[in-house]
Amino acid sequence: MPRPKSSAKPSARDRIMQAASTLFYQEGTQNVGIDRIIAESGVAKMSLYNHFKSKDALIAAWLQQRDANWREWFQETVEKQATAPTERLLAMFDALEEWFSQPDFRGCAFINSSVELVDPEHPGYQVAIEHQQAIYDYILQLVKAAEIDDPDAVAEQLLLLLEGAIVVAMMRRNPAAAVQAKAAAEMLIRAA
Amino acid sequence: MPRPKSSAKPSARDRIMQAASTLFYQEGTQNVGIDRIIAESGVAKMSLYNHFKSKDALIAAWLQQRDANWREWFQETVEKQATAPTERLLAMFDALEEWFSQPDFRGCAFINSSVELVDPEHPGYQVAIEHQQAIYDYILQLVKAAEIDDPDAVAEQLLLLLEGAIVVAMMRRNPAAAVQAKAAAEMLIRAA
DNA sequence: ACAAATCTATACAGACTTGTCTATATAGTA
DNA sequence: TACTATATAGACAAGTCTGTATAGATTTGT
Repeated sequence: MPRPKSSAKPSARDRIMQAASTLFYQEGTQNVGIDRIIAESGVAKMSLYNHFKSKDALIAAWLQQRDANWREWFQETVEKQATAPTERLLAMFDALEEWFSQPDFRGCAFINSSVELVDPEHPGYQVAIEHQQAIYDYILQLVKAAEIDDPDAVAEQLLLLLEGAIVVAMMRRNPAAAVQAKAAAEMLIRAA
Repeated sequence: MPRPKSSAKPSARDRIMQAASTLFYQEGTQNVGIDRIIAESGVAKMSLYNHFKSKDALIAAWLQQRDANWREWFQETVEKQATAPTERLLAMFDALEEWFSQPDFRGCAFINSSVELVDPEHPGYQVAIEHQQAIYDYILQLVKAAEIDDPDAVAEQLLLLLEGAIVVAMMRRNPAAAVQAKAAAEMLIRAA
């Protein structure tokens, strides 16, 4: 009789991803070595290299998973708070504030990775670019639904406020940037 | 008869700072080793450790110098382009675009360093925070001179646009973000 | 010209890095 | 029960990193 999956020990791959996720986000991909990850996940080194062909591949896999998780969380948080497109655009910044307030918040993993992984050819770098593009696409979709003039320009401007708020909140370790970003967004949306 | 200073070989310290400056900015402090810096500057390793007590101290010295240089360049560029405070606020984003267009642009050294130097106690981290604060102070000064209502809020919002533009321009390797940041800033200033 | 400070070159310690290799153990399946 | 896939433990290679030690050369100020 097999143990039910709910109480089963997570697979080695899952434990690796779990450990890599917190360590990479918290301390940066370049400041965390393979040894830290296998120690934290309680996995043998060969298990890691059986599941991921290199550290760079693990970084890319982590970013891919985080991209999916983060965007799902973001969109759900926005969409459960408001239904009208204009309200949803503003709700984005409430979601940001909620994110910034988490004690382990350390900025955007994709901005951070694009800083650390200097090489644009790094597979993780590509994921970071696509992540930003996906956020832009989501904003653009909401802006169009709100029937705002010059949607591309407004979507870009809202993206700048969003990214700026992330950076400022990270450096100051203070979530208040989201409030001013929201105020600015409100102005821009009303004016348009 | 001493050689005129203009043709004199720069001091070891200057050559170290010069090499560290380009390497740290271009590839990140954590991706550049001491050996690269001494090779590039043509200096002996002991000379480096005579002038700087550690790599971390060199990083801090680099950031301090860059902070001074960058802010001087930024303010001069803004102030030679316009005299009225409102115009100067907008000229900030023209300066940004000029900066983003440089072929070796790789984002803000202070954002990048605050990502790489995880530890807030790192001397370089403090410099990064103070740099951002100094930019905020400069914006605030212009906003107040322009007699805009609620100057703290508006200055903060402009800071968010500025930082957001830097991040987006860096990741996309495209200076166009400055144009939209300027358009958004114009809206915010007019509305206030 | 002499003495003090600075710079160079190189070797080295000790720790850390990623990735490989080997050998053993533990599952699930036919 | 036997086979197969996966996991474990740990040693190891080959290279990197920062920082120190040593000894000789070169500038510099007086």
